[in-house]
Amino acid sequence: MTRRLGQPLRRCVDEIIPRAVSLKVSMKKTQCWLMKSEPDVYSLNQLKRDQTTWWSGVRNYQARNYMMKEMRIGDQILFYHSNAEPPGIAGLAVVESLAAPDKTQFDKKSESFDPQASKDKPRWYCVEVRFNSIFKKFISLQDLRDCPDLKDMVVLQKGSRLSVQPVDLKHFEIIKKMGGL
DNA sequence: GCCAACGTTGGC
DNA sequence: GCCAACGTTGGC
Repeated sequence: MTRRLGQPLRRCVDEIIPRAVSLKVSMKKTQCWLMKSEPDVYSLNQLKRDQTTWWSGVRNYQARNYMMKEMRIGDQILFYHSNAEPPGIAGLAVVESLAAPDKTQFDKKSESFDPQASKDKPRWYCVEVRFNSIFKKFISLQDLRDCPDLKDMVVLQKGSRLSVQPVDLKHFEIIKKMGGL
């Protein structure tokens, strides 16, 4: 079999190399994240009903970049209830799909509409997440603070308000245990 | 509802 | 590129 040179080869290389890179990333040890949602807006129970949802509405570049550039399918997620009484981690979810343009940025009726974004040049991306489980015991922010092993978590740092943030695997395992899983 | 800590915007 | 003003987040 002969392979024609030129475009097809280039296309072949362009397709295979990123895939290989992405595969390499996905074969690294599991990545973990904490994602905040206000339960009045979208709770873990709602995700349990929906099973999957696109994490739309994030309008912060650092949070977007984690979703867009680092999250891989199968990454674990701590589902955090913010602006709640009490605030804390309600359970687990998993990354279902790699980031895609956040549709709400194009929707004039959405609160997350962004007049500076266009379909040619989307500004905001989000991943799709899948429900995994609800903790047997809700882990409040105070519970997290009370655990010295968790003191380095981003969510516990002063002034931290990043709504999508990385979590160390060891912290993830501790919290999973605390939650009764 | 308060407000500290951030992030973004825009004039210069 | 600085930085003041403004808007937002989110615990309390």
